[in-house]
Amino acid sequence: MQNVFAPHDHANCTQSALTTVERACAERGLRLTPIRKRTLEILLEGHHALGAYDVLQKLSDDGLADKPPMAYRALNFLVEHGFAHRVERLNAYVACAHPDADHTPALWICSDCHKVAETAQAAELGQRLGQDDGFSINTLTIEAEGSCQQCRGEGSNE
Amino acid sequence: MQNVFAPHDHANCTQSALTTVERACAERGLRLTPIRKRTLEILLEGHHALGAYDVLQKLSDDGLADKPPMAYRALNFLVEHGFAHRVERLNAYVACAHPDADHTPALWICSDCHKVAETAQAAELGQRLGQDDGFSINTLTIEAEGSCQQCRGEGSNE
DNA sequence: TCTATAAATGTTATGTTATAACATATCAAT
DNA sequence: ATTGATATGTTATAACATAACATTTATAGA
Repeated sequence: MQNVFAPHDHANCTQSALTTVERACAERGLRLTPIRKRTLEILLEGHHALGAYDVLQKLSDDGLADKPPMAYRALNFLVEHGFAHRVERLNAYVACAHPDADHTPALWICSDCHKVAETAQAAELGQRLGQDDGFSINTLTIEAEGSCQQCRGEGSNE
Repeated sequence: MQNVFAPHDHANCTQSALTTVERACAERGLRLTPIRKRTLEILLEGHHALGAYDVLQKLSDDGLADKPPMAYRALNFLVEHGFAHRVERLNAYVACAHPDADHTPALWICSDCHKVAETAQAAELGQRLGQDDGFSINTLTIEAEGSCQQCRGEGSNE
């Protein structure tokens, strides 16, 4: 787990994710248009999951988009290419913590600080679970809600 | 996996689930009211996930309920007590395949026949995933979307 | 049996999340 | 420049979910 719950240099964390995504887009011929890039930046502002309408509000503040489909398209683009994840339990979206790797993430939702972390080792595990029964997995969702170490240790963590 | 994808005696499957739930309610002092019981029966009709409004339509056909909160309350009751599961990826609900055991299910959603199966061995696995990082799990969601053996073998499976 | 109180249901209204469908604009390759 | 693909702009509505409050029903204790 890149421990997003713990204190860290978030400016660096944001910048490196952004750079990685920019490079990935260049390599794969994807267009990181202003709406898409800003949407990613918005998600990167914190390690919190944001609803599509939260994102839309911010895009609207910036004069970039003001109707639901615009936000959903940008979010879907990011999710499709692994630059963000959809949190099914929250109907919300979170920036990917390591957008360079092809991965099936497990998401860790702290119900105290509301940050969302991710781990990457989930895929093989799903395969193991399903293979006995001949189920062929296309996509796997693993999401845990609970409390992070920081929130249990301290009073809270934001 | 109680393999709900494979052909099976569904009348028996339904009846035994219903009986188990009735007994569990009696034991735990829960009231399986007409709306709740009918909601469970509706979910048990097939191994498909139904949206709250699908359930509501059927309850309405039976003259039992005709407004969204009624369906949601019945579904929430069933989910709370482990008699049904919410499928987060589908915003839908499925009857529990073995409502007697306390379990964290993994759900298997076949995108061909749309049936949803479940396995029960998911909890420990989540604990293992999280423990390295000190994350304390309250609830765990594991859902796989893919294709079941039956659908891959035959043309389709319903 | 009455009654209080808790649980469940009934009802209105609205909030929240998401997409279909179609028009227009921009990009990128020839 | 033309064209075809991609992205954005726009309207309208579909789909999912709950807050808040009124009424009814069940149940346990006096």
